[in-house]
Amino acid sequence: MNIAEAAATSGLSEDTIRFYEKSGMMPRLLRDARGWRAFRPADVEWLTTLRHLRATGMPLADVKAFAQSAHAKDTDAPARRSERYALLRQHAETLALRQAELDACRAYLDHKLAIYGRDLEIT
Amino acid sequence: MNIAEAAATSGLSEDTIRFYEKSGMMPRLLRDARGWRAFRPADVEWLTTLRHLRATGMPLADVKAFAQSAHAKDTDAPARRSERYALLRQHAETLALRQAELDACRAYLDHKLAIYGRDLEIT
DNA sequence: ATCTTGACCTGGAGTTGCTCCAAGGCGCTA
DNA sequence: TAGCGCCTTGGAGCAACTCCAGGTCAAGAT
Repeated sequence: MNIAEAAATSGLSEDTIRFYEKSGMMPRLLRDARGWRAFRPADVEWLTTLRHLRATGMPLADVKAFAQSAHAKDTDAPARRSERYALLRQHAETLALRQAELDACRAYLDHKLAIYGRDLEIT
Repeated sequence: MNIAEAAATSGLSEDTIRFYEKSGMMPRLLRDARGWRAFRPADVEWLTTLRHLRATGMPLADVKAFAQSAHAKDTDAPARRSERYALLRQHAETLALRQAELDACRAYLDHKLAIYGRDLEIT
């Protein structure tokens, strides 16, 4: 699978994929005879995971740590697993806070909108 | 009210407030005899609105447009009001999409977490 | 056989929205 | 009159992309 398909499937842009690889978040990515990136299904799944982590605001540094743990030789060792589990759990907590904040801001904006809507109707 | 108090009350940092003023999003801000910014209650309220708009991801360019409409001489003209209403409504729609996306990503992460949690328990 | 097309490559510059810092001014207290 | 604390401005630095110029290479068209 080439980078265009990988981008379409994972939902990331080609540039972002190149950037992630450069930053060490796409380990063991193969190249074909021409030097083009060759994406296997597992690579595309991994990209999708990266997209979800980023979309929910995990900083690149943490994503990188997660990637390196998932890609280490002893990736299945309990220590590695619980390392990743801890990263995900902490992120889930941060995300919950973020969502609560968003809800509060949306309530504020909805309130403002209601006022504008009312005034415009009268006018 | 000085910038430190304005920052504490609005929830923005002093640097961000200076940046917003420099960018034209804090019109009619007074200075005292020493040249220090003098924030009136309405200014701090405005800063809070800015914070909510930014916290929910409205691009600075749109916030700027909103600010300039809210600060125009004919700010109360129906055209101005509906201009701001349109900006807010469009933003609310974008925000709803964003929140739906966040929910989907969180579901994905929760699923991953559940798998990790299960495996770690067994091990 | 050569030319064009098109997908990919790399390295580097540009963008957004802050965030931090250096250098300096002003008024108050000791 | 020196130090302290708060303020000023201008500019550099940062995260996370995003865009672009210039180049390669295989395949199809002429």
